[in-house]
Amino acid sequence: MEKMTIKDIAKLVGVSTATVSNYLNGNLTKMSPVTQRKIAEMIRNTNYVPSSVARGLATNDNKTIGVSVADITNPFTSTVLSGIYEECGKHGYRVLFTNASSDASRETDNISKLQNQQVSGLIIDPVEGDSPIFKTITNRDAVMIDRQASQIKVDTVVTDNFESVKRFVSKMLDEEYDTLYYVSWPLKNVSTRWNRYNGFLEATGYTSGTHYLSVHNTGDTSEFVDQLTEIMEDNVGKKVGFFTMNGRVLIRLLAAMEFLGLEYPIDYGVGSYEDLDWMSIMKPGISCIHQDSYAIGTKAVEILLDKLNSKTEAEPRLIEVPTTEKIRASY
Amino acid sequence: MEKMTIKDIAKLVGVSTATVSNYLNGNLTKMSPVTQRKIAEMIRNTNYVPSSVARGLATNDNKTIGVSVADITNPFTSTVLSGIYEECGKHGYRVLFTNASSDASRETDNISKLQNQQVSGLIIDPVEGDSPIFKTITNRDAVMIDRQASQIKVDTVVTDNFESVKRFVSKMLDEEYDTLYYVSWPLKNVSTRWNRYNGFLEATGYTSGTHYLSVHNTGDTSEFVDQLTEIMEDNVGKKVGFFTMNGRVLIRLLAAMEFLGLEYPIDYGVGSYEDLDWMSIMKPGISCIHQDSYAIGTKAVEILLDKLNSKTEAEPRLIEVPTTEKIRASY
DNA sequence: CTGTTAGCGCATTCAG
DNA sequence: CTGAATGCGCTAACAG
Repeated sequence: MEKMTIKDIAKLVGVSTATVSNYLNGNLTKMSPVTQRKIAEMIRNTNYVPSSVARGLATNDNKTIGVSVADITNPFTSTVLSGIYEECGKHGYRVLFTNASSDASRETDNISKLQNQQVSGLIIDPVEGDSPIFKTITNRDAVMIDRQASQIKVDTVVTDNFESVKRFVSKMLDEEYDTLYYVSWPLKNVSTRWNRYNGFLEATGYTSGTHYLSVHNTGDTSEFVDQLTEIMEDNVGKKVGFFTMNGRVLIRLLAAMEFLGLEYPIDYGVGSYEDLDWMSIMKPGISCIHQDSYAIGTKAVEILLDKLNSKTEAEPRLIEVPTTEKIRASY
Repeated sequence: MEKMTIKDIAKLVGVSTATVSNYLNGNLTKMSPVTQRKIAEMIRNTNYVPSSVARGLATNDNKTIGVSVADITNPFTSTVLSGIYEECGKHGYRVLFTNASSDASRETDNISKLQNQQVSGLIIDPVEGDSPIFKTITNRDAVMIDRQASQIKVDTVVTDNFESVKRFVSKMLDEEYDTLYYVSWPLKNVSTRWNRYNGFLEATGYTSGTHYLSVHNTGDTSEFVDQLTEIMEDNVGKKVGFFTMNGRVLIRLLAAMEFLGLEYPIDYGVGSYEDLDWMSIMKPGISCIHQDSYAIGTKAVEILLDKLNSKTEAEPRLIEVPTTEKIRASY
C-alpha cells in the first residue's frame, strides 16, 4: 500500500489532477456530479489523504499556528494550551509547540524559528513584557496571551487582573485587617504581576512600592524568610494578611510561614490569585481567584483565525477574560 | 524585504542553486572555499532562511515529530512535554502537538492526523493500554511513553512503577500498619495503574482484587466516601494506611477523609505516587515517590531519533526510568 | 464542465 | 569544483 498522490487517484478515476484538486477544495460546481461521486469513492477506497506539505508549498499557507509559551510546566499554561489545541482542531489548524522555560533568549529563538517555518499565525505567551523580537510580529497574524507587552501592538487576551484583585482584596479588607501585603515573583516587566499589584494598591490605598514582598523562584528563600520575619515582628498583636499573586508564590509563602512556626488563619490570613486543585484540600481551604485559562486559549485562537481570514489589519485590542472567586477559609 | 529563496541568493552570489543547496546541507567539499565564504556572507546579509516546507516536500522528511498526549492538563504530562521539546530542539526537530483530553477516540483521531501530516516520528502518551490505532504504528518511527500497551510493539519509556511502589510500600509496612489500601482511578486497561497496584500487592502479599479502592475522576465521589467509611469502621482501633496512585487521587482521598472528619497521620497514614510541589507544604508533608518526568521526555526523543537515523527495525524495548523517594511525615 | 501547464522552494542526479 | 535539469505533491490560472 504505497502512499497515494493526487496524480494516482486522477489516473485511477480517469480525470485530471486539476479536477481532483478542485474536488478536494470544495469547488464542486466545476465538475459533474458523476465525477464527484467517482472521485469520492476512489478516495475512500484508496484511503488517499492529500499531502499537507505539498499543499503548504503550493498555497503558501500550511494551516498551522505556532505557539510560544513561557513555561509549559506552569499549570495555568497547560490549560491554556489545551484550549488552544481544541479550538485549532475545530478549524483544521495544527499547532506547532515551543517552550521558553522562562528564558527570554530561548523565547526569541523560538519565535523567530516559528516565523521561519511559515506558520499561518502566532500565539505568544511572553516571558516578559518586552523583547526585541516583539517588534517583528504584526497584528495581522499574531496574538499575545496572559501577559501583555508594555506597548500593545497586537491583540492580547488576558485575565481580568486589576479588577479581580481589587474586588478580592477589598473583601479581605472587610475582615478588618490591620495591614495587608502583596507577595509576588519579582515584578520586573511582567504585566500580570504589576496589574495584580495595582489592583491590590487600588483596594488598599497603599502607595506603590510599599506592602510588597518578592520571592525568587530559585532555590534560596532565606532572604524572603527574613523579610517575613521582620513583618511579623513589626505587627505583633495586629491582624496581618497576605495576597499571593499565584499558586507557586503561595507555596513559598506557606512554606516560609511553616518554617517560622506560623499558621493561617490564626497567625495571619492569606488569599491568592489562581485556583489550583490542591487549594481546596488545604486546611483550611485557600480562598482564591479562579481564572478561566481554557477560555483564554480558545479566545486567542478565535481572534487569531478571524484576523487570518479577513486580511484587514485592525487596531490592536486588549481582551479581558473574567474571573470568579472561590471563597474558602484562609483569611 | 521580500522573502528570499534559494534562487535569489544563488543569483546574487553568481552560482547555481545546487551549489547553494549543497552549502546549506554541509556538502562543503563540493565547492571552493571562496564560494563558501561568498554564500555564507550573502546568507547573513539577506537573512535568508531556507523554507522548511519546500525542504520537506523535496526530502520527504519534514523534521517534525508528532506528539499525542493523553491529557496535557496533567502536571506529569506537561513536564514530559517540556523534556520532549528540549531534546527535539537540540536535534533540529520541531514538535507538532496534539491532546486527547483523556478521550480515546480523540486520540485515535489525533494519531491518524499526525500520520497524515507526514511527521518524521511519533511519540505517544496513550489514553489507555489498547486502541485499534496502535496497530497502525510501527517501531521504526514511534515510541510510547508513560503507559505501556498491553502488547509492547514499539519502544516504551515508563517510570519504574512496579519496583518503586514495592519498595515504598514495604517501608510503609515497616511502620506496623495493620492494613493497607491501594487507591486509584479505575484500573481499566491502564498499565501505570496496574503496575503500581501489582507493586503494592507484591509488597503487602495481599491477593489481587482486594485492598483496592477506586475513585472516578468525575464529579461525584459519594460512592468513594461510602467505601472509605466502611473501611474505617471495619478497622477501628487498627492502624490503617493508604497508598494513592497519583497526586490527583491523593486529593480525592484527602478531601473525602476531611469530609469524614479524619486526619492523617493520626487517624490514618498515607503515601502517594507522584511528587507535586504542594505536597511539601501540606501539614504534615506527604511522603511520596518522585518520578523524573522530564527525563522520560528526553529519553523518548533520544530513542526515537536514534531509530529514525539508523533505519533498522529492532525489537521493541521497555525502558524504565528510576524514581526517588521523598519521605516526609504523612505515614 | 474538464484538461494543460506552470510554478511553489528546495534537493539531487548527472554532465561538464 | 559547478550548473542545468528534473521531481517532490499540489494549486491555480488559463484554455478548450
